[in-house]
Amino acid sequence: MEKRNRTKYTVLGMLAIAPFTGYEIKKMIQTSTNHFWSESEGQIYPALIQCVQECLATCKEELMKDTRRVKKIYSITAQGKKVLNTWLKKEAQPTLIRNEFLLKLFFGKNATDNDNIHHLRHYQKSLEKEILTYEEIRKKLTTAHKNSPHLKYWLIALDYGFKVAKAELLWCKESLKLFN
Amino acid sequence: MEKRNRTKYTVLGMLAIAPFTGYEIKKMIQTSTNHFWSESEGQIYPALIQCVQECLATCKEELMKDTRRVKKIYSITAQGKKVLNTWLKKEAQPTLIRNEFLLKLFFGKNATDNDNIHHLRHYQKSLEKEILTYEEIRKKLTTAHKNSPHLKYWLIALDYGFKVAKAELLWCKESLKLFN
DNA sequence: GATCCCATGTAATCGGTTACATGATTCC
DNA sequence: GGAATCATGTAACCGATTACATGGGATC
Repeated sequence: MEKRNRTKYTVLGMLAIAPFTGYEIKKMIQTSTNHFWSESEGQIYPALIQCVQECLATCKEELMKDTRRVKKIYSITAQGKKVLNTWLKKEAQPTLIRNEFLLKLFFGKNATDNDNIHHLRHYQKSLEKEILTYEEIRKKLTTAHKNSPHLKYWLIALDYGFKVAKAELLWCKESLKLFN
Repeated sequence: MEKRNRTKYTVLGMLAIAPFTGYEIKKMIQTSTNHFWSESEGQIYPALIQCVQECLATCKEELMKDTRRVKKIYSITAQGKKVLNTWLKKEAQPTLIRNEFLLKLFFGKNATDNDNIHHLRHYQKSLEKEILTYEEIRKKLTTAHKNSPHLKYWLIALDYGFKVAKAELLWCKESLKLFN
């Protein structure tokens, strides 16, 4: 069985955009891919070290003049780009979702409908927030990265989240009607 | 930090419908909750044993007359129902998704558009299959469990998958247009 | 003075998948 | 004879989260 250390590719993909520190990569993931892909610090920093060991990235320590602190800025190598590209070509693994909220609804007969309604309303609220976030991110991206060749792909991925959340929201509202 | 051994609750939820063997629970998960919740044998069997140890379920070995083989049929206890109900009342943990396909699209600038189109088409096909599966399951459920008090909740959860897949499909088609 | 943000990491733990093992039955 | 399904489990491994540790700077 083939291993799938996806964190490595996530990190390489980010470094293919521009050189970054581990902290910056973490922030980027949180604000741009979080709705379909997340990583924690406990994975990102080791993955960066691993990339350097495998010559997929280089690390340059830089002294910040203003703060007198050292940042580790990672850059992708030609070898790293090759590895990333090879991975990108391969068929994606099927998505495994674990939606605890839906599981609880599925077992809803064992709860009270008050509980079920409460869960639905809560989910609905989080969806409404999510949709607003997508709209904000879209605005920010289209202005801040107007000429970036990556923008097209980022917007497609963003739109996925947006459209799915909209569909979920509609489903939520219709499901709530069934409890009246 | 609170632990979340969700397999235990999944198993209890299934046993709250009717007594089952581990194998049957596995099958049920595969055919009914798989689009939002999956479990593997390696989790189900230990979880069943754990439930018996914690007095949340009982196990009855039954000899099948025809096959002369022993089945372990598990039933939920009153205590088990209580534990399940308590869990059902609690707020659900937010869903963490890891969609490798979207991650690859997000990094699409580093691949060729041929690769991106190929991934999109592949995803589209799997969505179309998925949608057909939902329609089949709906038919089976509504006839086989016509009078079950669980049916309402099952259909709500099923409809979630159906509506989300439909939205994903639309997004797929629109995204493909961007590559022409 | 406290809190938040920048910044980098490690260690413990656990959740979950995969692979392996076994064996009987049924269907082709 | 071989493949698929029923049926139950174990062990190894690893992927991932969480918590912990550290410390400077900025902001309120």
